[in-house]
Amino acid sequence: MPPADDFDEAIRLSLDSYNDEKREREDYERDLKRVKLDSQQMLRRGGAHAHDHDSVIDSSHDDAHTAHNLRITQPITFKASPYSFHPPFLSPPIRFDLWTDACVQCSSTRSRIEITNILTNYFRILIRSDVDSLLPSLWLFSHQLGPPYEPNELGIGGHVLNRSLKDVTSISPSKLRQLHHKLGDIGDVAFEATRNRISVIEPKPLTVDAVYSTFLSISQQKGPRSQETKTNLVKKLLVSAKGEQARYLFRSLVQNLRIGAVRTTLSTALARAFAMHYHVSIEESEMAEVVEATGKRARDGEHTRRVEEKLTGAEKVVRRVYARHPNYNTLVKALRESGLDGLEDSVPVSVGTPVQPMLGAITRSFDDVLTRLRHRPFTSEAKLDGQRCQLHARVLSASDTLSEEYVCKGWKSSPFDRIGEQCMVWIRLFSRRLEDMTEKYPDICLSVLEMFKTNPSITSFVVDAEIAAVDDTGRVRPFQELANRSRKAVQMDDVHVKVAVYAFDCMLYNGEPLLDKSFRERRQTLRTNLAPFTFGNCARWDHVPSTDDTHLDAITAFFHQCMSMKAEGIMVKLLDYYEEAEGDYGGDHDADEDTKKKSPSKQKALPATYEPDKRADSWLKVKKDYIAEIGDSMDLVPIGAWHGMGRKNKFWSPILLAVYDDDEGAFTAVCKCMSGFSDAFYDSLNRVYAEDGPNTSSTPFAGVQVGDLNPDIHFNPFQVWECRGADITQSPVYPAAKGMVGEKGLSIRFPRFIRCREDKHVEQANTASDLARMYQLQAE
DNA sequence: CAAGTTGCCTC
DNA sequence: CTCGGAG
DNA sequence: CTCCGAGGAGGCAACTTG
Repeated sequence: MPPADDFDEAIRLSLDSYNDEKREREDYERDLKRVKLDSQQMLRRGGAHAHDHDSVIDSSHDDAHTAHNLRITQPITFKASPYSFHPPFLSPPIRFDLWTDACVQCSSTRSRIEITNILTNYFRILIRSDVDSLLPSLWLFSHQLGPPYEPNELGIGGHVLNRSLKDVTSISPSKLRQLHHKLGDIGDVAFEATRNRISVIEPKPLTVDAVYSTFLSISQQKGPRSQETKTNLVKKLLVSAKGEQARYLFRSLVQNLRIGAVRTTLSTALARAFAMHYHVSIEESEMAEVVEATGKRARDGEHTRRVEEKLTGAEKVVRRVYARHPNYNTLVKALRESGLDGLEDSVPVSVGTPVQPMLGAITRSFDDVLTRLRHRPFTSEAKLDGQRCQLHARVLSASDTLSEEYVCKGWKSSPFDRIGEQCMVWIRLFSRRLEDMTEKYPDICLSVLEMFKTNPSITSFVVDAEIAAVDDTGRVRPFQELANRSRKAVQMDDVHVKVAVYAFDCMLYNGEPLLDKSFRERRQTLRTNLAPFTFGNCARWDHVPSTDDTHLDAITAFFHQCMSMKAEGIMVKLLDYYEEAEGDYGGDHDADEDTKKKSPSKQKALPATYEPDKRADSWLKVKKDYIAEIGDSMDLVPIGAWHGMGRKNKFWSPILLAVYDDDEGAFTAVCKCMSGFSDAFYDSLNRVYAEDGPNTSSTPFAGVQVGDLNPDIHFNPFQVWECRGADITQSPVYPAAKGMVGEKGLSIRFPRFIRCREDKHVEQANTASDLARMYQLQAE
């Protein structure tokens, strides 16, 4: 029991907040009623739909109706180059319409430079006026509410958004569906449905921070009736947002802003904004020298050049730091406190924060591999078909003082004795997109614990690995089996799909970051300190199979060996930093004759360091299905399609494809395809399969079996398309070859269009039995 | 309480 | 994961 | 060469609905 006056104070406070909430709710309900009334009147006048769709996208800016209502400040043009833009001071809190303006302006151009400028200048205004709104803005731009390894999903989609639109604007669901088809973007629907809303009393303008907070609140709703609560929160926002604000609010809610800027551009803009803020000033004395040497006229150009140089430098630093520690919370905090100086040290690679994984560049032939890495020492590793995993582990001793929060987020072992001291091991596993998947793999956590127990010299590590499903004899199983694992709160007893860890890189060992070491050194650290082992119920710890032989026959032999162990292909990795001297052809390769002619004597210097988030040329990905001679293609028949969304909203996309079932003379759906088509081909499809032409229908053509799929339009099956895929999968939805291999149908992984086979008739397409045979073949 | 739907994540 | 478009 | 955004199959988890 608290003392009396504290108690009174507590009562008073809770009453206050109760009254606040009540008032807020009443405000909201009044606004909602008014808005509904407005939109009903508008509908009666036919206002919302009088505009044809071509005018919808582009009219936003010059349309007098949209701009004035929720805006008090004059529109600001952000796109000027940072050195000619002077950020105005706006009184905090920064309003949502400013954020929306930035989105609108980004969407109005395709120039990457302009988009970067717009975001840079937007950030500069915030740094100057309301730096607390910087992080919320960043999160909204980045389609996230926080770092990816923390749980903060919105958990809403088209359903909640459509219901909110229906409730707030009173437009019928069928009308909304129609708009959605026509516009191909839920945000554009929200724009259309709210653009002409006229309110007698303006609702209070939204602030960036309020929108972000509401998003957070949406993400935290859980349990029964949570969808309803979420809908109400969205409605509350929608009442105060119309036109462009509603458009970007909704796009934000489906995490698809389409402003031509995501991660890289955001980091760049952030860097440039802070660089401008902190040290844009080029010393006058510096410039005086320029004037003396080259005259007054050259001064401005030179000044600009020097500023640009500083900005580019800042960009590099921030992008590098972000790739190694991808968390805007930490990054922005450091930038606010000490700017760009010492950023690398204040935001370091750390155990517990995943680094962006390094990626491999696609390579389409072995010759290509040799051309790029010729004469350089490299290794080839099996590219197993599993799941990428970044393991973070460190020992916690009694003397460690760690925040409760930090420890709770990882897997914590029970105490054990080590060099006469009680300690525990703390572990976290991250996926390729940096999601926390520690709970999915308790068996791997046990393996890691075992390593710490048996090797007392280990104190911490960060390791890159592939997790694959394995059978009892240790052979790798297909990806589909790995996918059957449960994901949440898995106990050791619940593990039904055995896995093994195939480590291939080590980014940190015993507190020392190794990213800037060569791959050979990193691999050595991995091999000598974290050796393969099998123990009890632990997942087997292994190193990925590899060969260092760089001869063409050795690589191809290794590739085929990898194929036989069901790998997707190989990863070829440079081992050491290597700078080729001018004209140095070095040793000799068997298969070099062609490539030698093509490539000049000078080759680009390549680093063998760990380059987070870069599709660096020092890692080359070679997969079976990239190589035309090895991968197999199929001839399929287009039987239907959907209305494309976004950029493809004037095209048919995706397109439903079928195999020919020779037994029944039928076409059965096997997969959808949306990749590999050029815009020109899409255009031709609009003619061949015109909506009201002879080759389309709203019901399936005779002999076409679509299963439970429901395409917007059905095609007359008369064409044959060559398509490629990585492999065949068992399918719970597609009817193709159903019953020929187990209960399920079959489908195709990573389907893409290659070309139209004008020379083939539909009877010559691949058949259901072809498909079944191919499936058997790949499963041995 | 079981079945169906959708979100979000892997590749 | 795939691909094409565009700067 | 780099960045973006169209969207593919599939499977678990969590919610709503019957």
